[in-house]
Amino acid sequence: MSAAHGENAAAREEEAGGSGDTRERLIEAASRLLAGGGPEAVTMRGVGELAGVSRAAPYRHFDDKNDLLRAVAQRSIDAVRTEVVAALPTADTPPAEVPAALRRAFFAYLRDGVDRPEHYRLTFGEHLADIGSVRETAEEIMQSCVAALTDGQRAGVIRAGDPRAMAILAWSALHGLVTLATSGHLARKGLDTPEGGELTHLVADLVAGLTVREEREPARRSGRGPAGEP
Amino acid sequence: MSAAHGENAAAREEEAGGSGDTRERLIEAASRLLAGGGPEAVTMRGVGELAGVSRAAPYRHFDDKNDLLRAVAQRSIDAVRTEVVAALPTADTPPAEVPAALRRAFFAYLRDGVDRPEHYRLTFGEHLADIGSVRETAEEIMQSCVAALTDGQRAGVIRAGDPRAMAILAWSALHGLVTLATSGHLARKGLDTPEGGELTHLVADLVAGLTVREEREPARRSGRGPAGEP
DNA sequence: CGCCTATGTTGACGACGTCAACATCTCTCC
DNA sequence: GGAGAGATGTTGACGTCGTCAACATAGGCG
Repeated sequence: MSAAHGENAAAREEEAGGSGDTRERLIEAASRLLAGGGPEAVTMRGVGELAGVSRAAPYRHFDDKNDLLRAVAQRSIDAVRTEVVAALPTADTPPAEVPAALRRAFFAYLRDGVDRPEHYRLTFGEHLADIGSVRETAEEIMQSCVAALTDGQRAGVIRAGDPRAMAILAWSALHGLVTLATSGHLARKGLDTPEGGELTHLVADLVAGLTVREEREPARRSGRGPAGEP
Repeated sequence: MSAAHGENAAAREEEAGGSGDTRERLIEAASRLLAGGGPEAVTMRGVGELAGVSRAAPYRHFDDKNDLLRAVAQRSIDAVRTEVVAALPTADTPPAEVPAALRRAFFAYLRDGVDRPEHYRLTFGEHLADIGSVRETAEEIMQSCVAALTDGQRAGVIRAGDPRAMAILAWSALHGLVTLATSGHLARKGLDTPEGGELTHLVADLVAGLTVREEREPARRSGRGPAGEP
C-alpha cells in the first residue's frame, strides 16, 4: 500500500556496468511495441521476446506491466520537458523574440505528441495508474511555462492576466490539439512538414492570444504563417 | 471489410416491443461498469452477468466488445450534443447575452466530461476503433459552435478571426481541461458546485479571449466569477 | 569452499474475448 | 394446427494474456 514504485530488484544498479542492459532492452522493446499498437499491444510476453529473454524475465526488473509502462512514460515526458524547456523564452530573451520562442516551444510540444501519439497518450492519458513522478515532471513543464509568461509580462510582450491561468489554458489547448488530432477528430493534413499545416497556424493563434494586442490581427490564412522563425 | 457496424441481428427491432429490453440492459450494464473502472473493467462476462444473461449473450446484440463500447460512446456523445447545442447562443440571442450563453455551453461540455470521465475518455479518446458515427456527432457539435461564433461576429460581440480556427482552439482547450483535470494533472477542487471552482474561471477566461475587447480585463480572482448567469 | 543474491527459465492458474454447437421461443406461411 | 425459420440464449472450448511459484544458474563474498 505504501511501497514506492519501481523498487524492484536491480533498480539501483543504474550505472553499474553489470548487465543493466536487459532492463534497457526491455524498456526499448516496450516502447517499440507501444508505438506499434498502443498499450494493448505491449504484452509482457512480447516485450520479453523482443528483448531476447523469456516471458517472465520482465518481472525481474519491473513490478508488473504498469510499472514497465510507467518507465516508458517517464522517459517520454523527460524528453518532452527537455525539448520544450530548451525552446521556451527566458528572462534574457529579447522581448521581440519572446512570441517566436513561445511558438517554437508550443510547436515542439505539439510535434512530440503528434509524432509519437501512443507515447503521448500513455504519458498524459488515463491508462497509467500511480504516475506521481510523471505528474511531477508535467508540473515542472507547467512551471517553466508560467515563468516564461511572467517574464514576458514584465518585458511588456505578454498580456496581463494570471500567468498560471494562461499557462493552463495554453497547455490545455495544446493537449487538446494533440489528442484530437491523433484520434482523428481533427484534420491533420500538412503536419508532416514542420512549417506548414493547420496546426502551425493554430499555435500561432494561440500565442497571439497571449501577447499584447498591437496592430497585429490574428494572421490567418496568409500563405506562410508567422511560424517561420525570425 | 465494408459492412456497417452494429449490423448484428436485432439491430433493427429498435422500437419493436419485443424483448429489445435485453440490448438496453446490456448497454446500461456496460455503461455502469465503464463508469466504475474504465474500459478494462467492461468485460463481456461482467456485462452479461449485470444484465442478467449469460456471458455470450452480448454477442447476439453486438459484434464484439468494441461494438458494445461504441454504442455506449454514441449514447454519451448524443447527450453531450443535446446539452451543448441547447446552451449555445443562436442568431436570435441578444448580443449582450452571447458571452454568457457561450460560457454556459462550454461549461456544460466541461461538466459532462468531468462528471463522467470514463465515458468522456471513451468517446473522445483513443480506445475505440472505427468510430465514424461518434466522430460525425463531434463534428456536428463543432459546426454548431462555429455557427454560434459566426453569428456572434455578425452581432459584433465576437472578435474577428477565422471562426473555425477559434472553435477548434476553444474545443481543444475544453478537451484539454477535461482530460487533464480528470487524469489528475490539474487541481480539480471546487468543481463539485457548478458555480464555483477554478474551471469556471478558466472557462470565463476562454470566452473572454473570444469576445471583442472592451474595458473588460480577464476578470480573474473576483470572488464570484462571471459564470453565474445574468 | 559454501552461501546469498540477482537474474533467468519453465509450468501453471485464472480471467478474458470469442467462436461453435446446441436449446428454446416466437412468428409466419401453408 | 403444424412445420419451418429466424431470433435469442445457453454451455463448452480454445487461445492469449498477466502473473505467480518453483527451479536453475551464475557471480560476489565471507
